[in-house]
Amino acid sequence: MSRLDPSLIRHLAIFQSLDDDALRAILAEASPRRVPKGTAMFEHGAEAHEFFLVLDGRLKVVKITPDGEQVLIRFVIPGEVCGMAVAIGKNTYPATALAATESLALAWPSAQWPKLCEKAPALAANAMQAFGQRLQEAHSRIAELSTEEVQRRVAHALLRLAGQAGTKVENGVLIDFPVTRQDLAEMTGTTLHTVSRIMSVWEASGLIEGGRQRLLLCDPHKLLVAAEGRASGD
Amino acid sequence: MSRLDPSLIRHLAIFQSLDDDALRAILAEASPRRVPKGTAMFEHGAEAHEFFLVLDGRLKVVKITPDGEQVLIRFVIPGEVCGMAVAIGKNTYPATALAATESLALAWPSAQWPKLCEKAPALAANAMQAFGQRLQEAHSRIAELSTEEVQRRVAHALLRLAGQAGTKVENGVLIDFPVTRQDLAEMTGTTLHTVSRIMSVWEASGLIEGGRQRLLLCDPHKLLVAAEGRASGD
DNA sequence: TTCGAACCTTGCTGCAGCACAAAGAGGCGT
DNA sequence: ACGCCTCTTTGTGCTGCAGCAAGGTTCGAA
Repeated sequence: MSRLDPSLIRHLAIFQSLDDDALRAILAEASPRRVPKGTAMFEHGAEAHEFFLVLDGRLKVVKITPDGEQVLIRFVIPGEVCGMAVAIGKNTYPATALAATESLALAWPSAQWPKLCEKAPALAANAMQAFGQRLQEAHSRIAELSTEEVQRRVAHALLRLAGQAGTKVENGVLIDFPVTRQDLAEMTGTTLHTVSRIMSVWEASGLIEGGRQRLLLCDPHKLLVAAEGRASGD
Repeated sequence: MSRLDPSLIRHLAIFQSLDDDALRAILAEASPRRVPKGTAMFEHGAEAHEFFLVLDGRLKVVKITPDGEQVLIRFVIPGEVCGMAVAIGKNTYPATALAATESLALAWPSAQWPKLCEKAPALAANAMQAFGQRLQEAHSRIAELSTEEVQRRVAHALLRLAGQAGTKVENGVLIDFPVTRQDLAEMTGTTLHTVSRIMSVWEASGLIEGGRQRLLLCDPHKLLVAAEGRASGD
């Protein structure tokens, strides 16, 4: 059995205030998991036998509506947990997690969650904070979907992505994993066509760059302003 | 100082698995709070000195967008906690809570939260479940806002309200606190006008009843079906 | 190198739902 | 009991966005 080192996870938000003993105990129950690009780590409705911590890569969490439409809930970045159905008292996963790029994660049996929390109460508190943040974010999205126009929503989605998962490079912020127009459409409640149109305009005005599977926001602030003050560059 | 009795709160979800000693300790720190109709229990952005448990009445949680529009996040019903900024690591309230009807609540100093959790670990677990549920619900709303038409969203909002806060009466489910068209509009991301129009049609078809400040869903199932299969009765 | 599969772009058309406007109805305070 | 005020109803044009359709581009596999 592979020994994993506490230093691997000590700095992560969810494990703040835990001592090395606790970390070791936690790691002892974990099994590493490789998720090839495009495959699911867990699926909507399946029994939630495990919960996960992403170490590397990007996961796309999608929910499928009763009429078959997909909605992109969020991207999971390294250091975040997901699939925590057990923590919220469910025994099936409420959504599907797909690897946007090849990803690496740790998996724990769901049954371990209460035990780990008992051993390390700070874990519960940290998890609650994480949930709280997600809840805030969800509420923000609800507010956006309710009141804002499409292009502003797309701008916000891009900025949020950049903030969470972007890398700062010399000429802007880079999102260097595959985010398709379809993904953006699913995040903002619109269609791929409309997203494409909007982004073409922005690309023409030099606000963003690169089309294919990576994306460069040249000037995040300007992007937001452009979105506020209507479509094109005026 | 008023002695509050554990039986008052023992049955509530958030206090499940707590013994009477714990409940008494918790109650010892609580102060009752009356909130007259229309006034705020706490406000967006204010310092979160307290968190609350609603005992009676209904609270409306609203978020105000940067451009001044209101979005109705949820109604709080008796037995639910709110204003738990402290639990998610914030020191200001992320939204405003208004009394939809005269309400009664218990208030605790925010600083008590970690202490109470320490004394009664189940409290943390229960709170997390509550957060999880809200998160699920928020995601459902995001999915609805993203993919469904207005009337279906309104129907869903009504059904959700009925499920959470309705009373079953002989001829349907009654929502007996003031829910204005404006509220529904703010819940579904549309305008008061559109809601009014939609509900007029439903009222004409006998699916709902009562306009003013209470609402009777005559046949919840039919309502949903009607919303699925397009506007009018066909 | 060629083929195929995703993925992206873009013009056109129609319609759902928003803005604006103005009047009607029930509740509450005095 | 009266009148004010808030909530609601309903009509009419306009517009942002989705749906459709057709063509282009990039990447990966054979």
